[in-house]
Amino acid sequence: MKIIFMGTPEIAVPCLDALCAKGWEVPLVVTQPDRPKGRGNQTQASPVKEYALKAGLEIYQPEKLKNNAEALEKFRSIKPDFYAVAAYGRILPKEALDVPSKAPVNVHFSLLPKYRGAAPVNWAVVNGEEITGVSTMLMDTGMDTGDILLRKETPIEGKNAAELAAELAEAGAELLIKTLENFDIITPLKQNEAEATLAPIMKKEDGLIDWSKPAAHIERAIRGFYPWPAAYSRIDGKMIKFFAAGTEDIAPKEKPGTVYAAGKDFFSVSTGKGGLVIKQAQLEGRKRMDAGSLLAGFPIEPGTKLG
RNA sequence: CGCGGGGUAGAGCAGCUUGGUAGCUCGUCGGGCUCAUAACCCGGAGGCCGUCGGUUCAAAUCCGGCCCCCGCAA
Repeated sequence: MKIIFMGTPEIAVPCLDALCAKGWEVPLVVTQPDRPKGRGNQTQASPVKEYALKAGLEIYQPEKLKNNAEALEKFRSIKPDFYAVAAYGRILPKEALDVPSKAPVNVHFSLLPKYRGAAPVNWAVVNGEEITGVSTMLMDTGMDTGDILLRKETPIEGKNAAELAAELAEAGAELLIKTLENFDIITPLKQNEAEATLAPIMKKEDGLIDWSKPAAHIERAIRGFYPWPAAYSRIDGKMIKFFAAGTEDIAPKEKPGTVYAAGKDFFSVSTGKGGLVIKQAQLEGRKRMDAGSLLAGFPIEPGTKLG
């Protein structure tokens, strides 16, 4: 079996790893070009590229695939049975999709047709879904619109996006293998357009907390936007990000966004409905820490306003 | 060379401008109070002040190199 793999972020790595572990031939790994990132604008290789380098796989990082004759020729010359695509971050043009002799297969980290798009894991948590999962599908030229092959559910419970992503990455890898192994006997299922929803790429400002929202909603944002962009607010003119919190079913008198209680190892903020008990946070310029540690060096008095 | 903040006791911070005695909250250990306690009171232990070098009689503090952490921007 000959497979061209396409993927970029961390969540895609277990899929590639599973293909290799299976002993299938992966003559080419396609991933997004190294981009300047982070402090100092150093260019950084994608996690998939890092893995491919270690595994000694051939790497290809085209800027674009549309109208890219070189890329098309490269794919055709390999004569792959499948593409295995996981969070590659690019739509493939029709002529590229036609290359594999069997099919271009995509692993998507939601239960399609829900949460099509770039950030399915995050939005599933933010929106308070109880169950999400992974799907494999035949790729078409739309964004996650192809016919579904297999799906597997995963409960969200209290997990944050990073924990859930790690689980789904493994589940996705398993499902990918199962899909390719049983490809000939799986019946593709059209997606129900009426049930389709979008999970658009997150922006920094998505994490800005609106304290007039219910505490439960904010708590989900803290988990769903973990670790980026993170649910954040301002305190005393400084950026503060929240990474873990609980909710309290009370009705504080204070206006939403006001600290109404501060103990030795927690502080609580009033919201539009109920209270938010902060357990882990990070103040601008400082490390992420539990609320107790934060309070030791940055006392927060009841009455302090956030936002 | 994108902009900026920071590395001081187990944790989190102050002190640095104006060099000269190591400070605060929490934790920890011992004692006390209490029916009792995560509460309160008293006492103690615990620091090569990130690292290397320079200036100085004297450096956590001033100067330079390096390592690491974080916010913004991308």
